[in-house]
Amino acid sequence: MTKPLKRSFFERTTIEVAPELLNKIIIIRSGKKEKKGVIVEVEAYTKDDAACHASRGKTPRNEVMFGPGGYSYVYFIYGMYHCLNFVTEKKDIPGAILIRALEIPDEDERVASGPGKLCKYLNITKAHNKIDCCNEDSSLLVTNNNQKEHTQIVQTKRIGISKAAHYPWRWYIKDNLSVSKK
DNA sequence: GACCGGATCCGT
DNA sequence: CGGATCCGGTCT
Repeated sequence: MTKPLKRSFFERTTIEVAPELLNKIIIIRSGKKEKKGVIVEVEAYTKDDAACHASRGKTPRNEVMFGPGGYSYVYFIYGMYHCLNFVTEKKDIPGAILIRALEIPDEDERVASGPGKLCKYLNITKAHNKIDCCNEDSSLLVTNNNQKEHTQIVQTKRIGISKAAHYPWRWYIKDNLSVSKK
């Protein structure tokens, strides 16, 4: 029995939630199979942020970002990759946290070392968009990590964007080998 | 209906 | 640094 993070965890400011997602555990279920990964790198995207998909208003793609916190936001990019986010803030305030890298137990440390790579490894597609990750019966959850890891967090600029590139809204676990870029 | 750039990744 | 590869957003 796994207890997912509560909606109240996600329904705070995106900048507050993002670093707290580090070291949390993502669980994805497909049939009887279950995969887990430790979040080691994240980026925040907020309203009034030109790099955020929601910055120009609600569209069919980004609609979930305008809903309650704790939902998944999955989109397709560059013709071949998916990216996984968790929605933050209360209803009608858009915001999301891009999961950029996971450490997978018993796997090569580079197997999920990037936003596209981790979705490929976990078989995340648009079918995983708009899942309520605060429901313990959902196929996609985030839980607390009981092994309180002794880790240092680094905060720096976001990667791979042209607009609003100066915001220091990327966080990762220092010296972790699964982080997307050295 | 057409155009274009993108929250990536890998090999050179 | 370029190519793969396709979709969503915007404009016509």
